[in-house]
Amino acid sequence: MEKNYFEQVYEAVRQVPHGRVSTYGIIADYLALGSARMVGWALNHCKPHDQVPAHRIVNRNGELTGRNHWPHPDMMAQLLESEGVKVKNNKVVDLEKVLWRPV
DNA sequence: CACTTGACAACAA
DNA sequence: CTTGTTGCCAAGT
Repeated sequence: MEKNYFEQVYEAVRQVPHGRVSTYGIIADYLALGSARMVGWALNHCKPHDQVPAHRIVNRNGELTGRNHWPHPDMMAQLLESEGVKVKNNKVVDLEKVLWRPV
């Protein structure tokens, strides 16, 4: 069963452990299917039904670029902090400490 | 089929 | 900080 690109991205994103974050480039590299744009594009289509921790996906600099697309812009940062990921000025603090990569 | 858009990455200036 | 370029590839128009 070949899944849509969204679902492939979702699977990769779901592998990000709690309290960690990942980047579009990492997800794209993990999938080895497309590019970082595809990840953002897929996450843009993500719905609550998909149960995808999109708040754990930040750009390469650790900035919460996607928060503008959330129901409430502060929700993304709030969720991250709730998981132990500190966010400051729309960026992840200690990014390298929480940055997760596929094994 | 052609063109545009997009939650990007990476680099240059 | 901004602006520009190139690469990437699916979906929408």
